[in-house]
Amino acid sequence: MYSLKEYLSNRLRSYLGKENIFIDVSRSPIKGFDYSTNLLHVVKGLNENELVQYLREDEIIDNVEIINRFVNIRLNRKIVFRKILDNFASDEWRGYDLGKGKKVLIEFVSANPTGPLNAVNGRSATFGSVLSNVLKYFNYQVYKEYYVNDVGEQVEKLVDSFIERLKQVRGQEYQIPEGGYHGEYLKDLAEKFLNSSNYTQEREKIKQFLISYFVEEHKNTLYNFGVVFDNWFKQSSLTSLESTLKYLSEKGFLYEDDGAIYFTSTAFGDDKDRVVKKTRGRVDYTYFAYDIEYIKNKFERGFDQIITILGPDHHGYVNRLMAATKALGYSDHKIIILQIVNILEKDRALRMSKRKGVMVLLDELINKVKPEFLRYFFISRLKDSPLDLDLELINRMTLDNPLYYIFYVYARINGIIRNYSKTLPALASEVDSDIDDEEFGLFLSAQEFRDSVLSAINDPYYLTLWAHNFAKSFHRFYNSNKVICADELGIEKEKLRMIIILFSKGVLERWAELLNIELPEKM
RNA sequence: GCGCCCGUAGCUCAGUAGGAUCAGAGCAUGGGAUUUCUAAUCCCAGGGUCGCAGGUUCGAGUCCUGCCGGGCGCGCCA
Repeated sequence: MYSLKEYLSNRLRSYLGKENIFIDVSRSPIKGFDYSTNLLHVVKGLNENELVQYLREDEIIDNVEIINRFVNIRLNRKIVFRKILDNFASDEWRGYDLGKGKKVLIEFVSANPTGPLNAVNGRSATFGSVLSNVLKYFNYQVYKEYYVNDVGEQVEKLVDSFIERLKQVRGQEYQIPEGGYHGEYLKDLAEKFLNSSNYTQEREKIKQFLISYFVEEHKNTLYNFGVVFDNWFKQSSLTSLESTLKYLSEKGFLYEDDGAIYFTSTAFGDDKDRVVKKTRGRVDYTYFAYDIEYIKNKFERGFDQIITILGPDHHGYVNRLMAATKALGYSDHKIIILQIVNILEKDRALRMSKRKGVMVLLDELINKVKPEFLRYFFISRLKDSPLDLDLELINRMTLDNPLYYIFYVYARINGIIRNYSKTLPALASEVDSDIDDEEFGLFLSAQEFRDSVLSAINDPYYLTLWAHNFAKSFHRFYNSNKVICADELGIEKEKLRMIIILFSKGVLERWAELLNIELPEKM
């Protein structure tokens, strides 16, 4: 049994004899019932009595009643309790095999090595790493990759700008080129470079220095942020670009116009054909040409599915990437667009631009706020919603943070355990006590963690939503019920509550693992 | 002009394939709760014609069309 919702919708699916129909099962608003489904609204012409009879035959179901054409289900608390806990205790919760070992390459962040990472990169880093953990939970083999754009016009402009900065620190006339990188960080770096043993005037060597410098910096920043990649893939290591283009040409997907070579992405739903080979500039091929090759490279490395996470400024890129994927004969490419992160300073939006040097660095934020708070914050919005990052609020975040609400649950649980003088009961042990509404409510809420992991495949946001709801259930329960209550309510009641507490602890720990967050035993 | 995203309470946002307490949460404001496992908590109260107008449906915050407002993109840059 994966979760109660999943179990019930599977039962209904098999009743209908349809595998792929979506059946909504959610908490019932009717007192005395736990879950309900809108099945009768969705599927016409069902025999109600037969359906009710069918459900009642299930041992985990105690009662079924149709109210307002909603099928309300009351669970058998003891049996459900037993099943879920046995499942959890035997670690079968690891065994929901959606992925079946499928190999997935997930690419995210992939910021250009032309400057430090900024606050906005944090959203993508968090989203990608948590999604990776979620996919691993479902037995996908996940490989996290960071694409380093070390080829192209932008890198050349970086070198141009840096060379001007070198002139500046040597006291010569200088002029940052138009469209170049104006950030002060290049001046600081130029000074360091000038005084180092690596110093050279050779353009190619300067370029290599800059790229490796920024790649290292990105790695360090992300490491401090709590995000680690399996591989850093350099664009310059894509060597069979020409043969890939030849392949596309043979398929009839390329044509020449005005000296440039175009890819027929409109044949695959894009609104424009895209240039792959240029007639001007210092680089022969466009970034997009390398992208085509990169997609091919990913699949040729044996991945069954690739996932690409892009920022909002790349949404126009989705069609052409999918076009390339199809033209190459592949299809399992999921492209996820995250919405913008607005940096607010005194109610004013800061416009970030790496080239102009206006930035809020991820490093600066990490210095002010613990990385796990930041990461929680970055996925506490749906991916399609813009995220406002208020710099004044961020200073308060240490004291006034939703994560504390969840931490406090864990601290309270551990407090109970410390105060519990008996041997802790095993989750699988028999309990001879009725389970009342509040106890069962907390239990259900904890158990719904698994539904949130399932939803997190679409958006890790649902993990933070669950945690908040669960924490609320917990604090409410804690406030009106004592767990250590043998003297007042008897030893069996205490044991029951203790088991729910231990289950909650275990579930919370799994949650924290997915988010790479460390829970405090004391606060 | 075209494309994508957004428009829900004073503020920040949920509402994940249309459903019955879906009109919600947090923050902020006001009032209550600790001889009790940590009050970083809990409970109660005010406050919104879900941007506007049509449409589909037994039923629309949710789907469709148009309009208004905001963001982002539209390069032989990435």
